[in-house]
Amino acid sequence: MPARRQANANSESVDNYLKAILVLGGSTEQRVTSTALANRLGVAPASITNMLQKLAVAPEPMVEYERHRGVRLSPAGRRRALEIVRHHRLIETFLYEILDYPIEEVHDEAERLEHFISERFEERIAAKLGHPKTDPHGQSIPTMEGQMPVREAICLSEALAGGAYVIDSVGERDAETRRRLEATGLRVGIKLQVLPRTSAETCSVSIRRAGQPEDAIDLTAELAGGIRIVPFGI
Amino acid sequence: MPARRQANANSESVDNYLKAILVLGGSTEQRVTSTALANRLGVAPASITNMLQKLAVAPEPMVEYERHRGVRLSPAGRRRALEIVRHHRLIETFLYEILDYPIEEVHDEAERLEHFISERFEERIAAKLGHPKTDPHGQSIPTMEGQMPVREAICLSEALAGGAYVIDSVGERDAETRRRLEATGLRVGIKLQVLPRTSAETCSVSIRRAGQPEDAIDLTAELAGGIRIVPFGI
DNA sequence: CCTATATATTAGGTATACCTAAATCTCTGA
DNA sequence: TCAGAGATTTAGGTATACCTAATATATAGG
Repeated sequence: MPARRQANANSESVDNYLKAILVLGGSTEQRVTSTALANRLGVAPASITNMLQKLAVAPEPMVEYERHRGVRLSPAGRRRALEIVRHHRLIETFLYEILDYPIEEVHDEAERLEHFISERFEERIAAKLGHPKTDPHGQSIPTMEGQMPVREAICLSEALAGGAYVIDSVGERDAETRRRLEATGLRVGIKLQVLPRTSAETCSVSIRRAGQPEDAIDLTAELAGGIRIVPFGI
Repeated sequence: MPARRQANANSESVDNYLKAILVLGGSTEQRVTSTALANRLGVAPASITNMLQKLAVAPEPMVEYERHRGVRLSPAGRRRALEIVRHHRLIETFLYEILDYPIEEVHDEAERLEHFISERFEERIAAKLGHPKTDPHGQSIPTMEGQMPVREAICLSEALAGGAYVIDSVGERDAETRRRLEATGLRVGIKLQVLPRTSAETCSVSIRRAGQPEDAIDLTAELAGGIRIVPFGI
C-alpha cells in the first residue's frame, strides 16, 4: 500500500494542524518544521508528514509544502486557521463572561467546542459579548474577515512568570551558543513554563519544560536572547 | 480479517447509537431492531450489527444484545443515553432562551454540541436557565441523575400537523391490516412528517415519509390506530 | 569537502466507523 | 409444516488518522 494522499474534508484534526502552523509560523509566516508541529500536536513526526502531504494536494490546498523544507499556510488554510482561533477566543470569552467559568477552565472547553460551533453560534455569542477584541487571556480575537492584529511572538525575557508558552523561533547565533541551547533541549515547538526569576539580570530567566516538572532550566541572557515565544493555549 | 469486536471508548457515534436505542425502545424499553436503528441513524444494517456487537462486549457493556433478537440498553448505556439527551435539550433551551436562536435552528446545533460539552458546561447552562424541566419543543429534560419523566410515545392520531416523528411501535393487528400497513412502507424507525388533516374522521391522518415529499400517505383510523410515534429530534 | 547526526520521509500497521455483497436466520402465510 | 421473503449477520473493503521501524536527506563541523 503506497503513499496515501487523498483530498480530505475539514475535520477536527485538520483544524488543529492548521492552527498549529498558524501559531508556530507567527506573524512572519515563516515555514514551520515537522518537528515543531510534532511537538506541539503531540503526534509522531511521520504523522505530520502524512497530513501535510494530504493538505498540500487537496482540491483546495490548505498548505504550501516542500519535502524537507517545512510548511506554510495557503490563503485558504490561513483563513480556516484564523476562523478556528476566532471561535476559540470567542468561546473562551463567552465562557468567562456569560457562564462565569473560572479562567483556568476556559481553554480546555474552548479547545473542544471550537471545531463544532456554527457560523450562527459564532455570530450570536460575538453579538452577546459586544464584539470583543480580546479574550480573557488578553489575546486578540481575529475578525470575521480573518484579520488578526499582529503582536503574538514575544521575547522569552518578556514572558510572565508562571506563563505557559511554546517556542516560536530561535534566532541565528554562534555555534557554541547553539550547542549549549541544544543541550537544554529547547527547540521550536517545545512547550515550557516560566518560573519566578532567580537573578536580577535583565534577560535571564528560569523555565521548565512541560511534562518535565523536575528539570528547571536556567537561561542566561545570552541563551534567552533570541528565543521568541508564543503563549501556549491558542 | 475476521469479526472485529473490540472494546471502544465513548465517541460521538456510540452516543448516537445509544440515543437512538433509547428513543426507539421508548419508556417500555422494548428491544429495538437493527432495521429500526439503521433507518433512524441512516447507516447500513450491517454497520448496526457491528456496532451492537462491540457495545455488548465492551468492558462496561452498553447494551444487551442477542443475535437476531434486537438490543436493549444496559443500565450504563441508559445512563449515557439520558445524559446525551439531557445535554441536547439543555443546549436547545439555552440556544433559544439565551442566544435567541430561531426555534428551527436549535436542533441541528444541539445535535453536534451535545457530544462535546463538559459537565461544567452542562451545569452552568442549567443554572443559568433556572434548571428547566422541558426544552423549547416541550420535551422533558432528563435530570442530572438520569430520570426522565415518562410520556414520549404517543398515538399517531395525536400527532400535531407539521410535526416530524419516528415510528416507535406498531401494535398487534390482523393480517390484512398488517399487509396494508406494510404496503405503505411504515415500520418501526421510519421517519415521517404529519400533514394537515384532510378528513374529519377522528383518527385518520395524512403523512409523508421523510425524504419522499412527493408521496403523501393517507391513513385510515384502522391503520393509524396502533401506530405509536415519538417526536423526531431528540 | 565530505561525513556524522539530527531531521524528515517512506513503508507497513492498527483502530474506528463506515460500506457492499453474500450467507444465514426467522417467521409468516398458504 | 414448511418455503420463501424479509431481516440480520458475516465477510471482505474503504477512508481517516494515528503508530513504529527503516530509510533517506541536509547540513554543521572537522
